[in-house]
Amino acid sequence: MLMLQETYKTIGKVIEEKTGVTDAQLIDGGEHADLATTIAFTLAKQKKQAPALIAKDLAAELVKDPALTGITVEAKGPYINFIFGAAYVSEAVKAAVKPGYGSFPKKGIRVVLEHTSANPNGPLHVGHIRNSIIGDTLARVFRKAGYGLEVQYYVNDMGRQIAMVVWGFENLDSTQWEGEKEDAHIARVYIAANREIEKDPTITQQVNILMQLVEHGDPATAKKFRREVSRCLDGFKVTMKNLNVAHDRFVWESDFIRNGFTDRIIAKLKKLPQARDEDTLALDLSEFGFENKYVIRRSDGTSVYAARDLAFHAWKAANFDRVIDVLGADHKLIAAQLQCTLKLIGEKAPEIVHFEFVSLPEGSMSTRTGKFVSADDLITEIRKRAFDEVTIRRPELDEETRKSIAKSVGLAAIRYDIVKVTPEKSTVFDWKEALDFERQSGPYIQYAHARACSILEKAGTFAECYELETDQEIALAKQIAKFPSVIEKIVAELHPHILATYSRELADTFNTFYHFEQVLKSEGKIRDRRLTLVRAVQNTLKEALETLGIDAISTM
RNA sequence: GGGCUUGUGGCUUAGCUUGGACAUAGCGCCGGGCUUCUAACCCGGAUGUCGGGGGUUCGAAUCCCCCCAGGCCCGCCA
Repeated sequence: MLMLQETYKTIGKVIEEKTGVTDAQLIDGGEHADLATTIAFTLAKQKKQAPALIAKDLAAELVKDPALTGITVEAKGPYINFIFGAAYVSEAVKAAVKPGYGSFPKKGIRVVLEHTSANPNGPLHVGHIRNSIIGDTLARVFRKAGYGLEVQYYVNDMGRQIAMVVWGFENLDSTQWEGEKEDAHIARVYIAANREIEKDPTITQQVNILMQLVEHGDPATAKKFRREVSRCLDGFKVTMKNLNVAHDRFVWESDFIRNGFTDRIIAKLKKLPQARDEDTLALDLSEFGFENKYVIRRSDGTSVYAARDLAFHAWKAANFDRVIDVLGADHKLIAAQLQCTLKLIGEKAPEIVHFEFVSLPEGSMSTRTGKFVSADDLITEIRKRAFDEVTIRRPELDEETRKSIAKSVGLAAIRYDIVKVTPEKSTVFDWKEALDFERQSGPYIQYAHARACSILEKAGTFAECYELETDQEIALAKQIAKFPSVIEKIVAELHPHILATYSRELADTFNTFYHFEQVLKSEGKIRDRRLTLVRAVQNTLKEALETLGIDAISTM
């Protein structure tokens, strides 16, 4: 299954045996080799010999080692290169043609992953869906890696924003327009309420009263809050379904007041030496480098967001082996305070994936002022653009088929475009780039997959053959072999963009192979082994695309 | 003011955690390739002080220090 890692370990072990150095200093050999070691530089100092000479001698030793049979070992200057042989390549192809390639056995580890969790005061915009897509891709990777996973959406249903929405519904003209989506309707009322409050700041008092009523569990007010939040979430669910993003459970913030978890955690926090129980209850975390007090309970006795969040995370920590949150970079400070506090009370702290902001060319997005590009608008536009493109390329297909392809292509373009960038980079949303289906795009990878499908369909039955010969064949097989280690790396580093890069490189390698090697027109064993390789790459691309949440369509 | 983070060809971007062989790719630009398995493709070319300056090292885009620029955060909001 994990040949790459096994080979890596074997080489490392043999080098240690021969040199006594524990770190074999293995690096990616790039175009020179599959792996290489730079250990000669280190040994040069000890032995007071030239690195190249040491490399030559050590390589001569390594060649003789039976553990490295089938691996070509050669010194090139100070480097020792390792090139994997036929056995490695054929094993890789054999593994990759099997359904579910890249999946790991069930680990029995329970993980809870929270993502999106946007405030329900307006539609998801292109910033929110960066969270959704990073989160959903991670979820798919974790499932593939064999973890038991529950994906949660934390519903902030007690916030000031929601109180503003409820106030707007009670005091402003708020009839839903014909055909208006629920979340867009909520946003319209929210934006209007904000305008009113700017004109008349005394409205703040009325909003405060609503918030207090909810905190104290007033049934009528709670019902109003719940109704609007639910409607907004219904809108979110439509958007997320269009993005192929799913949650297993929606967890409501207010439940942590009702079930007493928040009171319980406050009682626990009170006993900490860092607690300052004056008119407010706050923690002094200055010994951990946090300057400001971490307020848990207001002077009027009500809880703040932080308290509910602590209760929520303590609950997750108690029920899962690993807790992961996907959060915007604006949450970095409060998330660090949360982690610190959970450790103080002996609970496991969440691992957090922070992603930087998405802004518009004219500045940052804001639901409050209505300055945002909604995910729904993006989806509509991209499907239109994809439909036009499909119609140009495949005019012979009926409209239903073209629509279906356009839907998949649009989804691929959006998801890939967002996931391909490392989370720690802030980005500017650009319509032109979002609507581009060329290289370094989701559709490009889908196209490579469809191409492989087309060849396989025309080929009919063939006998699988795993002995590859040409440089192009071997390069492709070696790229295919890396897939499982990519899954493992993402689980370790929580960086889903690695999968985007890998998938694109695999598609590149396949396209190059495609243009230099005939498949269907070759004959006999050559045809069999190339078809086997095409099946392997098709299956790997399919698994990679599906892990990216993109449809692996067979024609486009 | 303090903290976090980013800065790689005209634009976008990988590599940085674990330092090594000519820095990854795309867009755009120049030149080629469809009677041949899907041209949403492929091949070749030009374009780089890896923000700037110091340091560590045989070796730095990668590690350390300082500086500059952008983003984010610093509430009895969520």
